[in-house]
Amino acid sequence: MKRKPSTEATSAWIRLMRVQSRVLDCVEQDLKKAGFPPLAWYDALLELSRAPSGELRPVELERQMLIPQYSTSRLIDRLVDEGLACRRECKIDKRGQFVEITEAGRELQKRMWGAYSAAIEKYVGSKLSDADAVKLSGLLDRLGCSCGEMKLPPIVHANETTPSR
Amino acid sequence: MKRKPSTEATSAWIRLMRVQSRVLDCVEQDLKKAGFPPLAWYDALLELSRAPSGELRPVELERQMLIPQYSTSRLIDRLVDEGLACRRECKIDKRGQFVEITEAGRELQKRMWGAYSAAIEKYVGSKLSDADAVKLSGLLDRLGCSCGEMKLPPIVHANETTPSR
DNA sequence: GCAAGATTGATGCAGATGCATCGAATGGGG
DNA sequence: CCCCATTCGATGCATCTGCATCAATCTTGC
Repeated sequence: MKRKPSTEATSAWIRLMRVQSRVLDCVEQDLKKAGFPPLAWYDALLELSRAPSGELRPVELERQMLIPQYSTSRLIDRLVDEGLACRRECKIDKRGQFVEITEAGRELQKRMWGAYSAAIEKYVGSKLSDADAVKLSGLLDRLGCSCGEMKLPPIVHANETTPSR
Repeated sequence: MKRKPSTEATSAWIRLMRVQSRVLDCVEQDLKKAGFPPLAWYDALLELSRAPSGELRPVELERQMLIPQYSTSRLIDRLVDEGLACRRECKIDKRGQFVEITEAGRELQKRMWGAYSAAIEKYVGSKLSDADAVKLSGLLDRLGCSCGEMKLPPIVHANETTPSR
């Protein structure tokens, strides 16, 4: 039952780790150079903007983003500090609250998407044919599911192309 | 010249990010539960153990591991504190030094490989056929090269199978 | 209706990271 | 030979993360 990892699996693992950290670095760097906040902010803003009335419970945001609870809590603090979101009381559960994206938040999200999508194109799109991108997605999906209980949110993560304006 | 990213590229990007962070989390968690230090320590110990006489210049370690200089510096501090490595003077360049792995370091590296390889098998090997692992590696490689100047070190990163003992 | 347990979100603290900068040493012109 | 640009490695500081824990509230079982 206890197999040793194939060299192929090990090599795939190593590449997965190295390539994503490298590519992520490049993308974050581009965004930062363009004067934008970290990608996590974008992710949060996007989730909020896609929510029914632009608001989510922190606990939902947390589950969407797959980050720890305290991390969500502090991310929200920062968004609120910057006026990108605001806290709203939650009448049906007084432990909780809602976080609502502001107009400034929506705007920033859209502006970031411009730089973000350009970076994705630069570091991913231009290196892979559509067909290969699909293959890659498929292979990755198989890894993703069920490390414990994985919940890949619906799929779309980015706006449709060119959302600003 | 300025294309918008294909949905395929975007979707591949999202999966790459989410899957690796998820899988990495799982692996790190397993290691931590087994009482081992973070993976970065393993990487450093492995690089050192594979070096000619078990020693490297910090700057080489830094380039192998693709982490920032100050990060290397502090990682070495911790390894030295734990007796896993020691600093040696560098006679040919007095700015620098050598870092040499100790016997304890080599041992830890081998013990970690046991847990590490098991985790890789659990989270990667068991989900992917060898053939698919090869395909995945190939696709990832295409992404890796030349975000700036990528240097994927030679390939092997892990010991040959079952190195401990 | 109530006590026990679970869930939500915040926070104090220790340790880690990013950034800028520093001092020391090297190496290359002129 | 000397100066200057560059490389090597360390570190002060602000920020960020992980962990444990807290108080408040909700839910469940009785």
